[in-house]
Amino acid sequence: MGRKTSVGETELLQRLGNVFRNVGYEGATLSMLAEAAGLHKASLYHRFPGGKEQMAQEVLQHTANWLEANLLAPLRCSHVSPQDRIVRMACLLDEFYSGGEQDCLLNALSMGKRAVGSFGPPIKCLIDAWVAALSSVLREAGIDRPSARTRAEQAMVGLQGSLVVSRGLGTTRPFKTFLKRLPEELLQP
Amino acid sequence: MGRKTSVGETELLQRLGNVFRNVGYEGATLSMLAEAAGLHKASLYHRFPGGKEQMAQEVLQHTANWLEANLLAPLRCSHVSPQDRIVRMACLLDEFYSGGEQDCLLNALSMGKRAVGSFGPPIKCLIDAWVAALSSVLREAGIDRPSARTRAEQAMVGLQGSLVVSRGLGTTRPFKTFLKRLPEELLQP
DNA sequence: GTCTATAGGAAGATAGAC
DNA sequence: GTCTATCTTCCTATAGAC
Repeated sequence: MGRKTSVGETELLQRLGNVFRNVGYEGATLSMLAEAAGLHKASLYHRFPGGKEQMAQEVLQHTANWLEANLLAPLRCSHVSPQDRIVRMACLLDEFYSGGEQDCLLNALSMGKRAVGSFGPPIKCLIDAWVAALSSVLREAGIDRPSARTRAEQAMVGLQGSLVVSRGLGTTRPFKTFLKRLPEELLQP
Repeated sequence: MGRKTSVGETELLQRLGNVFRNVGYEGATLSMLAEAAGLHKASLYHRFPGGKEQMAQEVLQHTANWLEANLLAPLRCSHVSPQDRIVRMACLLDEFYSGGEQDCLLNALSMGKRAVGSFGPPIKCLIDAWVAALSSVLREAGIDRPSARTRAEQAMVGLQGSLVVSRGLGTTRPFKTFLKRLPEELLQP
């Protein structure tokens, strides 16, 4: 079957990312990745000479870029109230994780043999950036520095945990509950 | 190299479980499992004719049994105050997850192709049992039924999330923070 | 840049001696 | 019950035509 319709860089990385998110790094085979990309294996190697590891690295980088542009930058938008920015973030998270049905790439890629060496640094970098941006908003809202940092980290904990429990229970309710409570948990006096 | 020293049932399942916890189901190879078990591959197949999937299933069942006996049963021990039982649970969790350095089997096995069909039901069962037991203690402490259930579920969220974030950041601090705050979060008025 | 075809190796699983 | 040796299948990766 021909798959001549070449696909854009962004779309390609998103499709590969979905595979890694759903089955993890080791669980993702080149056949699955090629299928998802709408390309054949050899074509993937043309774009990613480094093979599966390079694919995961670029997916991770692309996700970090998306996060910075679509989540973190709006979080710093100072002409909107901190409250509104946080509510806005919750909406974007809901969309990004498909209402809790999609797993998190960070969780998926932080397990396995190459997790620590290859994916560890970019993953840590991404979490740190997120926590820093969120913490900054909370300080704008009048929360002291240590509390802001702790709460931002707890938001990451709630996000990751609610996704894990949602998958484990087979319902998105934990994720939905987390999102609903997020603003008040962060901004409580 | 000879590995004649046969190992007990419990010890064997614990060793296999550690492999699955650290690298997930797809990431765990029979070579790794055999190495961890102190046996050769063919010997593992003698004990587990169903192969890797049966190993994971039995590890899951064994973990559920351990959880029931060592965490859930003490949680129901009515001659100890609810507060003390929850503090006790936090101590046991700290030990079970090696202070946050060990990942959770549930998270590890709930990702991948066979996750939903094979491991999904026992995983859901295990989480449900945990939430039910914890919820029950909270009701004893005077918390109404809906709140008790929600808080118990949030404890699971915090547990899973703090383990994910701890691994992602390369520090056990999120897990430690979670354990420290667990009792007051659960028992707040 | 994408394809067909295939090399090379590792993974899961089995046979049969001891 | 454990071992050595082997089978088959699948996966990663490459070669080369178009």
